[in-house]
Amino acid sequence: MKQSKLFSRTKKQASKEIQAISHKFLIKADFISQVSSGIYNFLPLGWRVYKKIENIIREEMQGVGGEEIFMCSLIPQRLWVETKRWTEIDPPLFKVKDRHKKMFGLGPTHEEIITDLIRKRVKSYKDLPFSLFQIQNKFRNEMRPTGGLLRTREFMMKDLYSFHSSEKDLKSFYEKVKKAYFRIFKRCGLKSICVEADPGTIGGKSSHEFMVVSKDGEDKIVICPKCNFGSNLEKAGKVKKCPECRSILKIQKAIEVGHIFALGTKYSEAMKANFTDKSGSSHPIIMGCYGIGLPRLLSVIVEVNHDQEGIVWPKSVAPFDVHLLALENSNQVKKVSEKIYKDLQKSNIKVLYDDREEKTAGQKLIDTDLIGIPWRIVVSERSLSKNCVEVKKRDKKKVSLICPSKVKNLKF
RNA sequence: CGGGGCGUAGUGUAAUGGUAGCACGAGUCCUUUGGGAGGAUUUAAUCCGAGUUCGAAUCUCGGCGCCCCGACCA
Repeated sequence: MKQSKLFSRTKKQASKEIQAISHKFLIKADFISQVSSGIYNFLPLGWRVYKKIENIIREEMQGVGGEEIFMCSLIPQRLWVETKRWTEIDPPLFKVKDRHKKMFGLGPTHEEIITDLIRKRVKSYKDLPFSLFQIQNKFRNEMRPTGGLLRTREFMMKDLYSFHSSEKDLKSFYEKVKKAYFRIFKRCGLKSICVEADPGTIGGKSSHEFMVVSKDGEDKIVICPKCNFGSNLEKAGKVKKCPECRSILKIQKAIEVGHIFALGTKYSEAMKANFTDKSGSSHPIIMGCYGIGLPRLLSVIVEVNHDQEGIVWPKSVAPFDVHLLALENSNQVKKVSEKIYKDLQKSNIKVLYDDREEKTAGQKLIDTDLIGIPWRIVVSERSLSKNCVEVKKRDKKKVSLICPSKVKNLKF
C-alpha cells in the first residue's frame, strides 16, 4: 500500500479531552474516528488490525469445535419477554419499533435468539454437545461510554454458545474454552489473568473474567502471587489471604477483555429448550456462553504495547509487516524504494510504502513511530552512499545496514 | 441514572461585556529535506434558539453535543 493513497492521515494533535493513551494514539494515528459518544468508525489502518484480531479469534474458536454462524441484530420483544430480560437487562436494551408498532431489541448479547434457534432442532441427547459462535455488532445502551474503544455503545463481539447434556460435559468444554482464551490473548501480545467473577445480568452459576493488568485499568482484581488463584475484587470481598494456599493476595488494576459463563439451565428453562435423555425423560439443555469484545481488545493491545512516540504493534496484529520510507525525493532513493516495495510484495510481505513527496524526513519518521508497524526500512541518500538501506525494529534502537538487493531475503 | 466540567476556523487554542487573534492544517509560489523546515500569499470559526444590554464568544434560560467521576459492562 502506498501511503500517498492511504485514507488514514496522522494528526499532529489529539483533543485534550482524550484521556486513555490507547484512545489518544488510535485517534492521532487515524486508526478510528469518533461519530458520537461511544460510537466509532474504523479507518483503513484500524480495520486491518481488527481483521487480524478477528482471524486469531476465529481460528481458536474453530479449534474448540465451534461452528461459525451469523445471527440477526433485531431481536423480537417476545423472546426477551420469555426470559424477563425485556425490562431487567442492564445496561438497558436499545429498543426500536417497526412500522406496525412491533418492538425489537437491538442485540446486546444473543442468548435469547440462539436458544430460540436451537430449541427448534435439538430433541435428543444424541444431538448434544455442540457449539456455535458468531462475530457481530452488539448494541448496548451504556450509562457512560469511556476511553475511546474501551467501552462503546456499539461494538463487535465474538460470542460462542455451547450446549450440553450434562454439567460434567459443560465443565470440560468450559475448561477447553478457557485455554483457547489464554491462547487468543497471548497471540495478541497480552498476558491475561483469569479470575472468578460475578455473572451479572447474563446470569448462570459461575463465570470467569479474563483480565489484562494495566495501570489505567478500571477494574481491580486480587491475585495470588504464589498459586493461580485470582478473583474480581467485588467478588472476593474482604478476603486478604488466598483461599487455596493462604498467601497474601495482591490488588492490581486491570481491564476485562473476555468473560465466560457456565450458564447452566437459566435460558433453556425459561425458554423451554429441552432434550430427551436415554431413559426417555426430558431435561433442559445445559448451556455455556463465552464473549470477547474486539474493539476493546484492540485498544488494550495499544494500552500495553506503546512507548512515548506511539504504538508498538505485536507482529501478529500489526496493520502491515514493514513500513518502507523513501526518506527523500531524489530519483535514486525512489528507484531503490520502488524496487524493495515490489520485491517484498512478491514475497507476500505486507508493506506500507511512504512515498509521500510533500512530507519531510522528520514527518515521515515521526509518523512511522506513531503508527507502530514492527519493521522500518529507511531508504535515504545517506545510507545509499554506502550502498545500503537501514532496517530497524519498532521496539529496538539498533539500526542495521543492509544491501538493498538483500532486503527480500530478510525474515520479517 | 446521580454529581461535575466544557462547546470559538479542518485540528489545537486566545480573547471574562467593547476591533474575534495565534499556531498547525489546507491552496498557490520560491527556497528546503535524517526526528512534525523557512519566507511570501490565500483560505477558514464563536453549537442552536430566546432573553438581559447601547453593545454578548463572554451574563441568564432552554435545547443539542462532548468529556470526566460514580454505578454498570466485553
